[in-house]
Amino acid sequence: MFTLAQLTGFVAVAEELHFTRAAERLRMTQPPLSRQIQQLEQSLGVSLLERTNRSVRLTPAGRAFLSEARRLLRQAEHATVAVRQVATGRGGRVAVGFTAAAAHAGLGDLLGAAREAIPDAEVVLRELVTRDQLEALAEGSLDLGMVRPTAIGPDLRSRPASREALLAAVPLTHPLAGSEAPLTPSDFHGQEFLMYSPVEARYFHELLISLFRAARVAPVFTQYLSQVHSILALVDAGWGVALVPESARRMRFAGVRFLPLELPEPEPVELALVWRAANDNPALHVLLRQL
Amino acid sequence: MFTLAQLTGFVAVAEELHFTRAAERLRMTQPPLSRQIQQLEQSLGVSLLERTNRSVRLTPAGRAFLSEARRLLRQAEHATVAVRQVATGRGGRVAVGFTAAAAHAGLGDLLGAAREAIPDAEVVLRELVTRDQLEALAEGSLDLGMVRPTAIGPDLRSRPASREALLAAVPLTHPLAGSEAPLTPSDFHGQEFLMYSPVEARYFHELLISLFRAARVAPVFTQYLSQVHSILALVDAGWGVALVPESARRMRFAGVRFLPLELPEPEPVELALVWRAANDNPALHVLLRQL
DNA sequence: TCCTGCGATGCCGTTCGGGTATCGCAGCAT
DNA sequence: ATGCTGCGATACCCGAACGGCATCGCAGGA
Repeated sequence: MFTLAQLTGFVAVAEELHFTRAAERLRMTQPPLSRQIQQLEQSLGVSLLERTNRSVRLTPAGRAFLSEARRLLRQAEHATVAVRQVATGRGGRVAVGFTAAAAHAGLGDLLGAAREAIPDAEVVLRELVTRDQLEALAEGSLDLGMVRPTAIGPDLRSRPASREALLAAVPLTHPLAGSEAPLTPSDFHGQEFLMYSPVEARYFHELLISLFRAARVAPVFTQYLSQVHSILALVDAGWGVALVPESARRMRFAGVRFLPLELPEPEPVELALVWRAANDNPALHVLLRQL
Repeated sequence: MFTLAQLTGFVAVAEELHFTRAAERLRMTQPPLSRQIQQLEQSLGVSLLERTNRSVRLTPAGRAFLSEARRLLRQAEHATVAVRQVATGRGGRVAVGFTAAAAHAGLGDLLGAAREAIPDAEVVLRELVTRDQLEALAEGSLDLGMVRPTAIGPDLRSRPASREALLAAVPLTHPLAGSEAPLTPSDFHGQEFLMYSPVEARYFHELLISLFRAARVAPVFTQYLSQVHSILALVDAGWGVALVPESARRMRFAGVRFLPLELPEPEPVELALVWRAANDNPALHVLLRQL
């Protein structure tokens, strides 16, 4: 097999059509360059240059090989640049997981930060529930997760990503819909309430439970649902009232009115970033530093 | 700059994730392989492998570089194969010129032969008049020309490519059109005859002139045209009779009858291959040997 | 605590790559 | 014809590099 040094030698000679000048360009003397070319030709089993001692010309094979050689050198160049980008985190790939809810809240910011911090890197997105994200993080198939705060293993690290407020979602036909002042938890006492599933939406379930308990309020839970949009669909259909994260406002339902809610903690809905402590992906750390 | 040998070393280690086994695969011992990788990493300024003395793992940069390295090696492989094909004439490129007339007669055979003899080569076709072909051949931008026999310079070589008969083309309404027996030149004496241009179709012009002179026959030349298809169009319109190469039979004109012609030389229309004697394109010579 | 497996390191002989000097050849001037 | 000149090839030399052997150092398992 030939070497890349032989290729650069060949390209130089092919461009200069003059061994001595080509050698100067390569900052070496002519004899070793001659031998480089001879060795290249020998390793290919093909004559690339036709030299009389007055002139140097490319053979057809040489012409064909010239473009191959240039391509190889360009690619070698590219490989070193690319690998340095990956090593410094400017390039490479970051696999980001997000929950369906995060798609509305923090994901946009995250992607914006990624474009800023690691513009040459590839960001691979995967929608996964929190549990699957934690699993994927542990096994290394995910670099960064966006999840609701939850207990995490010792080899994972996390950081708050964003907070947002809760809004009341009430049917337009509902008496509360006309309210001018912000609602309070006690407004929901005895109301038919669309609740989050304690299994699939544990975070919201527990958040609302503790919220109502603190306010000594007891709505009537008529349904248990896991997705915000299904809850809103039911509100729209007049099945009850609900509390949803502020980002749900973007979903437009004709029969739903969003009302502010007064709480001791104005932004109780948290979203966290999680990653594996031992993750050595440089792009991940550059991204985390940006966030 | 790294070397290709370092790349093969890296790929082997990355695949085995085990220096000693990788070294065996490369038929060398482990220490030089370790050093190869170290040098590669140093020349990239990037750590590619994370080794404890119990295990070897790829860093993210290493993972990125692995595919680059594989691609480079594959391409180097491809370059050697390709250049050998060019050198043996199986690959490469042959620029073939042809006259409009040759497109009907010999070009099909030529392309068939090329597919047979140099299947991996690229055949570039250019339609040019004979004079331009000779010029392009001399300056090296054409490898092979298909032209009517003509005087050629000393640095060109030629060889007959094909011969074909002349046919009489007469309007269906013409008295000769009913003839059962083959025509002879004397049938054209005094006839209104569509002649080839002495400038743009010199070959045919001179061929017919000498043919009529030998038969002591004098048609009446009503028009001078350069292209066979224009001549046939005029025959179709009843403007006169003509002599055309047999390959023109493929052009269908409703009002034209083709009749065989009896001549001392049954196939007087020649087509020649021309190339530059000094042309060193191997594919050209493989092709010429096939023809 | 010892053993073992494995990558790194030290050292050595050979090879190889680059340098200098020189050759050989063709075109050119005289 | 003859010598000059320019240029690629060749001969030879030296230092760096490469591969091999022996050995070290370290971590995990017995």
